[in-house]
Amino acid sequence: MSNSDFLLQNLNIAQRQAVSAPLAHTLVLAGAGSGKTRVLIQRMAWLIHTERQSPFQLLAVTFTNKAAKEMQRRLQQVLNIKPQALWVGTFHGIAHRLLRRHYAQAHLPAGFQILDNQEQYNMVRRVLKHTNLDEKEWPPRQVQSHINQQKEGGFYPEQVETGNGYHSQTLLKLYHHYHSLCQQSGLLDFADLLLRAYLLWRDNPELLAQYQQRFAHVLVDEFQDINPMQYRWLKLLAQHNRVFAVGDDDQSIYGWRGADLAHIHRFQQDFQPNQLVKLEQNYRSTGMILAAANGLIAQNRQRLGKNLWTQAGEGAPIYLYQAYNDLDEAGFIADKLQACATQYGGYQHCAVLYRVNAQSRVLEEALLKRNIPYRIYGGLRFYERAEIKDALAYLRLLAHVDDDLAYERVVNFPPRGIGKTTVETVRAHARRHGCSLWQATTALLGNAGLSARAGQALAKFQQLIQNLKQRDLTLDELAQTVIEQTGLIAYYQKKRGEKEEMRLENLAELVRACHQFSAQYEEDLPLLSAFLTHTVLEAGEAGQGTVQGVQLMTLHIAKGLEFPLVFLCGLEENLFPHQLALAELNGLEEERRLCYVGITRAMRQLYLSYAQARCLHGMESHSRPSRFISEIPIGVLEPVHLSSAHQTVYRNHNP
DNA sequence: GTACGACCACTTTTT
DNA sequence: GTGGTCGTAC
Repeated sequence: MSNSDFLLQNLNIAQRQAVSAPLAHTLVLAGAGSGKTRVLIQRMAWLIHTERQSPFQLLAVTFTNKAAKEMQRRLQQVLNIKPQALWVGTFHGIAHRLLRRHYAQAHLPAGFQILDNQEQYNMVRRVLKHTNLDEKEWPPRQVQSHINQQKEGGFYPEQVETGNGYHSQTLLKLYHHYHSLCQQSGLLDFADLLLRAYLLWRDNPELLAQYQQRFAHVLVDEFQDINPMQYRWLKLLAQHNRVFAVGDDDQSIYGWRGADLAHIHRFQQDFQPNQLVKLEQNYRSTGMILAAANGLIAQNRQRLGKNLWTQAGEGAPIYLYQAYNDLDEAGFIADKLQACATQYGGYQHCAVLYRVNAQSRVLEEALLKRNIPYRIYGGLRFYERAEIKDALAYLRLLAHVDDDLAYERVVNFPPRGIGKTTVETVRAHARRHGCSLWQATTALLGNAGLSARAGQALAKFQQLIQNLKQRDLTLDELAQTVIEQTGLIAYYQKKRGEKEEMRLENLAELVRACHQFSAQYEEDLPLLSAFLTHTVLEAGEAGQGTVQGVQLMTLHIAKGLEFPLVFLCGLEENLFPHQLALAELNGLEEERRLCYVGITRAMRQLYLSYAQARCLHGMESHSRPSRFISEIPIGVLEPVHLSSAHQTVYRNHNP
């Protein structure tokens, strides 16, 4: 058997066509459960083994770290190459790698750090305070998303074309201010990573040529999620090389954060792909489930057109439960789970999916009452916890003292007698002289512009940071020293509550994480800087790791996963489709795709449910069944009728 | 510096 | 119903 045959074995015709496509731009439309990742991996193997391309010539881009890791794992399995040898990563991860390598050409300080969402938000609020604007009138979230939109469109403040209106002028002023603060502190937000990496190439043609030559093949996963800047970056890189793009227009559910379906269409125009391959054979779900999914998604107008089919049987119908209220719905789901989870391989193979996180509470209570183990996804992740952020802020200050955000966070935490007035004096000085808070501190301490007590406290803080900076320690020793010397540990020990115990435990975990990180670290970037980047760019999953139970999550989180038994609940107008989404352009179609994603998660059995009444925002509200229910073909859905005795139980529960 | 009560707003979330 | 922010009182 030749090399090529081996690689095409066990693939269907469409999959083979994709894997063995000629060396040219290729677009693969891969339906849910159609073996998308497999095709990507096999394609890379094909390029290396059959087309004799060097692994170094491949660049594989994903959107999430999870997808990138999975790809690396499977590549290692199939190709038996060290994962480090391959450029596989997220758009942001790769952009970051480029910027670190060529920081000077990108006009960045060597030790630049990255802001996560939360910190970007804090930065925006700081800017609003500086400019004396009211948060009510200028909601930080909106300002933040405006800034991100500008960056995604490729505009730094200097390039923004603004109207004469007060509103747009103010937004521009805020953006300017935000941008200069970030520059001063050596901070990049997520959108910056992409924009800077793009500008780096655009403005340095020799460098671009080098990378264009190197990456003869670029493979992109989840192409439907690409945002404008990512697309431009890709287009710049791929002028002469080949792009193998894989995606599913029907699973585009991130429009609200800049992803634009139009890029799939633009790809067809700009790149003129040699082949358009559709993977429509589904290996995951029953015929009934696919019929529901196909019927629903057929209602969308903006489609490239795809129809999933399966060789598996029809399977059971999809059951629809009309609940009296949200408690009834949760009770029904919990009862069903208790009765038949074993049939589907146990609780951990069952999932309950919902539109908004708020729906999880009632479900959680119902499961708790029956002692059914469960795991809720979403919520605070490890590196986002307050105590971890505090410790990291100290570390960031050690890496780069001019980091104003880090300074503000810890200057008086734990409390050390540096009050609002003192900090305000420092801020005012910094603003006046256009310097960082740290520099302002040094200046103020030199010229005695502070009260004796304030000066002492501030000097002590400066001493603390300087002492820590001078230590020559390993990363985990440094972390340990920081949480001890800064008083973080003492602060929580003093309180002695259950929460504080947890926080102390988390801080200890941080030290362990530092240890682990240094052990596997191989690159040339300074260790501390690399670790700090890691905490932002590859922040791990939310805790509660070991629980093996029913999986509760939003539809967005469920994308890419599959479960034998799925409950999709809260199918009510204004909840799903969500009221706020309906107000947006193309909002309904995106909601419908979200529903499509939900349905196609189910392998063997799917339950849909809705409640006639539910508590939302603390108020009981009545609602009509979602339009999506009526868009599912007749003959696929079967209503669930419970004995009246059973229903009474829930009715009496919530008068 | 902290503790408590009033007030408000409120999709989705990865990088 | 919850969680975050702000002002006030100790």
